[in-house]
Amino acid sequence: MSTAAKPKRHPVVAASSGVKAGAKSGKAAKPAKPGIREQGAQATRDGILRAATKIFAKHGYDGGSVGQISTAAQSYDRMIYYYFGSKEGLYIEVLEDIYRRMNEAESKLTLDVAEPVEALKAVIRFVLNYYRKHPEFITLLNTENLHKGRHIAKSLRAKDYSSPAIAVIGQILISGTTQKLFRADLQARDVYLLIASMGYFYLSNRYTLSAFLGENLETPDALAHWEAFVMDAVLRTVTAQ
Amino acid sequence: MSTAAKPKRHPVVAASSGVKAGAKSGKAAKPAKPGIREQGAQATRDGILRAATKIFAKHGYDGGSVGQISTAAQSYDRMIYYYFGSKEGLYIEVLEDIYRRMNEAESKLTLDVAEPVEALKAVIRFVLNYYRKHPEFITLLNTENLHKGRHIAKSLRAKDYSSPAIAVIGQILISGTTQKLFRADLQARDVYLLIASMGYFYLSNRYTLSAFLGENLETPDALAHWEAFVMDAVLRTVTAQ
Amino acid sequence: MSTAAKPKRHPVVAASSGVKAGAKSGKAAKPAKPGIREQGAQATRDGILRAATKIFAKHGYDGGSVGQISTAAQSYDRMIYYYFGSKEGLYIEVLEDIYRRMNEAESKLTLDVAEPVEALKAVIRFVLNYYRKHPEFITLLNTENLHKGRHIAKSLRAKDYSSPAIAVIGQILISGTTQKLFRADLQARDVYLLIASMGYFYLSNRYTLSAFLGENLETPDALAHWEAFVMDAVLRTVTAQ
Amino acid sequence: MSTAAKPKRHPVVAASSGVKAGAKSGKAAKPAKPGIREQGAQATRDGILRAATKIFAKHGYDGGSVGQISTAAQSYDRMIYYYFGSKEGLYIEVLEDIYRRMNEAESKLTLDVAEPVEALKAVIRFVLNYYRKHPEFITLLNTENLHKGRHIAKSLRAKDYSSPAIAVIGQILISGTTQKLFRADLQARDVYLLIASMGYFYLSNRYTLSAFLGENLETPDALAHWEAFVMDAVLRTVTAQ
DNA sequence: CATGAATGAGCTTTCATTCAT
DNA sequence: CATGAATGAAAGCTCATTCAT
Repeated sequence: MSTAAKPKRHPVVAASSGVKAGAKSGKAAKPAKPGIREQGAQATRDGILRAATKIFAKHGYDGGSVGQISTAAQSYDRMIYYYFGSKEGLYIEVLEDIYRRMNEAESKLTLDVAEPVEALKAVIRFVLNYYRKHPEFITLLNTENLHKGRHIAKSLRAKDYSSPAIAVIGQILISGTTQKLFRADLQARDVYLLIASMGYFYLSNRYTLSAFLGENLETPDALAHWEAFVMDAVLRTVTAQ
Repeated sequence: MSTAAKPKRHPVVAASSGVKAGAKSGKAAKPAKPGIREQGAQATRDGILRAATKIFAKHGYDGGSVGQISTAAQSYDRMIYYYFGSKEGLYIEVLEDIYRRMNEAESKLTLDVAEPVEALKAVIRFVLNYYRKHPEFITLLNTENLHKGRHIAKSLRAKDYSSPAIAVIGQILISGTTQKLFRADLQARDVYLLIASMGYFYLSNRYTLSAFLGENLETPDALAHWEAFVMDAVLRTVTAQ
Repeated sequence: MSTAAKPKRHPVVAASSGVKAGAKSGKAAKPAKPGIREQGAQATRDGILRAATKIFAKHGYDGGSVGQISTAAQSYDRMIYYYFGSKEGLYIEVLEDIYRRMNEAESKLTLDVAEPVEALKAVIRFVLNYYRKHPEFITLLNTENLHKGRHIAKSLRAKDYSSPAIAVIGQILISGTTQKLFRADLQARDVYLLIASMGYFYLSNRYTLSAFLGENLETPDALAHWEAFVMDAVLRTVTAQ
Repeated sequence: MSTAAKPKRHPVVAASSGVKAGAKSGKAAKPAKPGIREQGAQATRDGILRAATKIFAKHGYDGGSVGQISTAAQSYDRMIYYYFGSKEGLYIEVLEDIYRRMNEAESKLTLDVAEPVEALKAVIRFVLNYYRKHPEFITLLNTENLHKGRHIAKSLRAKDYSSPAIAVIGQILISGTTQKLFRADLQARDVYLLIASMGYFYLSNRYTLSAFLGENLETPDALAHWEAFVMDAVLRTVTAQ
């Protein structure tokens, strides 16, 4: 960011500063003053939350500043304290939000449990796709784990988000076992973690892995190959015999 | 905690660093003036690098400050710039250092390729164990991925660290295939990523997972269960039929 | 000493600055907390600008620190960034300010063009006097020239200050020429530069000249002698024959 | 300079730092180690003095750092203290040096006093030319005047430099007066100051003047025009009648 | 509700200088 | 003679946060 991220300037008093106020900043200057937008409170709050998700996902908790967020939200630092109490409070809400959104997405996942293999593949596809489409989910979770889950522990709402995905996998496993397709000695949780591991790690660590392996992991081919391998590994793990 | 649990560190650069390690326990506010020239340059440099590894692993790149590091190293901010040029330069050396150390550890792994199943199990045990014993490895890599590998890309030396583990897995796969135990259509890289995924994700995300799943993933039982599951999944994936 | 001799400053931007000026005498280490909101924003801004003019004039751009300025203004470093964006932004406004003030002073100069010799003498007296009364004007301009006009080039407002003095000299020259007193082949710009040269150089370099010539150039006698010589030289230059 | 002016790095200890030592510095790295140059002491001293002249002239006393100078001199900070005692001591020697060099140049000026008009023109040409060829003379003198001659006052040698130019002008004036060409009531000092004023001011303030007047003062035409005007003004000032 | 102003601690980095060989 | 290492103060600037309307 260097000097580009100038703090908001309030040239109200200035009078003499005129055109070249910042002397070297050429920032946005808030096209639409937030106070003028009639939507009011909820819109401001949502805008801040959205901006915060983006900034925290990009720079981490310490790397993202209140000023950056309020600028990105075209609002004011003060509003963050008004609505969220503190930087930490805002961050906690961001975490709750991404959990809630993932839960919602998982809830919408409908599949035919009677076809356990296809259903499992669908789950795998969903998980990998969700991580790919929501990189902020990954970086925010990494950031939270860097802090040893300190913030999520402070959230009262977080406990409400019991993964629907695990329940779904549980149903699939039962169906598969009943049909003698799957092993009977498996926990849905473990299968879920296997899928999540392979999806998450590959994407989360793609930058260091790319440097380490000397190949680009984000090409369509590479992604397709990995998805196939995940399906292969998961199915071989759950299949009977 | 990260590195706090096991301060045993490999004195990679110079044997002299052992001396400073002993003098370092009890991290008050610079009790003994470092100017007394305990060990000279190498000790100072090593001490800073060690402290930086700890601080960056604990607080991330942005969360860890130069002041924290120099204090932990019982040295001065100025020395960081003297030896490493900048905070970023120091961070890059920290990254190089953990890569080099992992490479070294992998190099020391000796196993009997003639027994591919046992050898693979040994690799899995090694990887999981390494991640468990070196939590700083995980958090530093996560931090670096948050920054999209920007720093490791600046390192010229990082390219030298091609994982010996992948080569070892390749030998194991060949041996297993020859013995008709393993499938022939597997890439060592994928098997390595499968193992790394399961080991890394479980530990890296243990705090959010614990909140999410409502159970402690770090108990000896939980860890043993997971290790068994990893072995099961990997072996089922590689085994023929 | 520069500005120390005559703290009388024009409260250009707002009349309110007079208040702060009184409160400013006795520059201890922030005796009265500025947070008590003496006068609000304009006073804070003005105070900083005034302090900056003083400090930059005394120590140059590099020699003057943000901390010195904020202390002298009985404010905080942070406020400088709040109102001026950066040290450089503040410096640019200081430059604009001294230019504007000189322009204003020149504008107020009223003289009888019908008496060109007397009018020219009045201009000379004014210029020499202005430099003598505003040593900060000289040191700030020298500092800016040391930086090759880098800062004034960034100011959009600086272009507005076209010297009224040159226009006045132009009128005097026309009047004098019409009366056959002055030569016809002169440019107002050159005459202006001649006057400015002699006034500026003598004062700007008075310290090294004093050491060099071995005499004090600032005694009333010396100053009077020099003013007479300037008048003599200018008039002999412009006079016909 | 920003981050480009990296402090000297001593990767002696490093061992691990290898190629990308500075991580983002691409500096010169001292082609020829100064210690290896057999010239030894005097050469080192001279190199530092020359580099210091350049750096102080460019950035002023506060703006120029010991590190910049030692780097430019391809030497070490420590050497500055070895040879000059302190930054200030070095600066004083720089001042003495430029005075001495100007004195030397003036001494070499030979002219035919019997032709006072031509001789005076030659002096003017010399002075203007000297300022134009030695911009460091101007900025260093300005810097010293900003500091109120504090440093030159500490110099014991500065007193030795009595301007030969003034003596020469004195002779010219006598010659001219004897020939009834020049006025008899003039001091050589004043004529010298007139010439110096016009030469010095024009060049010293060329950046702010250019912005102020809206024209480039450094074109050959502009310089020639000014030189002609200076000659005109000086000659009209000294000429009898 | 919104916002301008203020606050002090902290950040990374550079400074001139000295120590000890 | 030369130089690597150390040193602490201070630099410019940003931080999260609170005050007062």
